[in-house]
Amino acid sequence: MPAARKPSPLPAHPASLANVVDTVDTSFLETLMGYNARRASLAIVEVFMVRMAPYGLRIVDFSVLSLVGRNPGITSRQLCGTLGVLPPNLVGIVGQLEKRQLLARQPHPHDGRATGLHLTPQGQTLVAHAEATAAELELEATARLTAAERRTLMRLLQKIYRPEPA
Amino acid sequence: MPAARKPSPLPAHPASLANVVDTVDTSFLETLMGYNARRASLAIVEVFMVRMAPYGLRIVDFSVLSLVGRNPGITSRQLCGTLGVLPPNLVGIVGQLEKRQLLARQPHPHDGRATGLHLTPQGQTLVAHAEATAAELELEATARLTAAERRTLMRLLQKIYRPEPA
DNA sequence: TATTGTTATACTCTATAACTATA
DNA sequence: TATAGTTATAGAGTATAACAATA
Repeated sequence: MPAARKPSPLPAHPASLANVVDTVDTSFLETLMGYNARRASLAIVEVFMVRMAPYGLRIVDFSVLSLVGRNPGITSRQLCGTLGVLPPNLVGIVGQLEKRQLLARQPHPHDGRATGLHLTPQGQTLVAHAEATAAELELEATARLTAAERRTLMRLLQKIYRPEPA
Repeated sequence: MPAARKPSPLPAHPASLANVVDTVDTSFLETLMGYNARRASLAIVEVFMVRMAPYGLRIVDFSVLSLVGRNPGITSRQLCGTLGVLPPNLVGIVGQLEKRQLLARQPHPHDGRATGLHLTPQGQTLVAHAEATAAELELEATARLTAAERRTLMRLLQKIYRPEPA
């Protein structure tokens, strides 16, 4: 059966009657973009968590390491702004990764308040493998999509969350 | 600038150098479907929460009321299965909605262990307004999409999270 | 005066164990 | 024995307030 476009009509049964539900009708919720986006997001996130577990990385850990790898010297504030994590909550995340010797802090060249973050050699190795796994996992989690559909989906999703392009 | 398809190459700078990041490069994360789906989902959810606040409904409350409205007599277990909420966590949700007299419990006709849930007249009125608001909000949150793009996006998202159709 | 990084803490959400009543 | 609903509780994630050091 293809995706229902229209929700079922509201049931005519009075609320006082004792009804039994055979199969749950979710057709209305399925007309909502938020419902579909959330369900799809959770489905991918689930696969992501499983595949990152062997590296001992949660999604936020992966995101931090990947961003530090591609932005050597990035500050905690910049990470917070990019990932939507509040500063007090990033402290522990960075602290753990530092304790695992995956990243290191270095004094910021121009700003004595800030600290620049860099990957250690171990961090570089780990993030390279983790990013390769993430790229593989992409295809796995969207296995029912063609390459063209994948590109289309990516573009439409970005149209939702990205600010109006200049 | 259009959506970047390819991530930037890894920086050549050694990790021991003190670098400064001007603008954060997120191009790799943006190649990941999970990242895009999560960002888009959060963007919509944010609007959803704001627009549901006047009704005193969180997203899960809205989902429960909408499902009960379209599935009179639905049980807690069925709600849990549909929404991915664990039974102990649904107790408080249903309890609050019952206390607000938006829904009522009735004995299940065939199963003495179960309880059928029904909307009260107040619940029916509230959910009708909330669903109308949700439908409006859909267009608001996806304002940069055409109607055709919205249908395409919906279909592709469902292709990700829905089990293989029979 | 504003900002970076931090501590302490509170609140919400999610998860687990165990109980009761019924099937 | 298994299931529906419930209680109590633990854990993760997310939020606010306040502080020291630096701009």
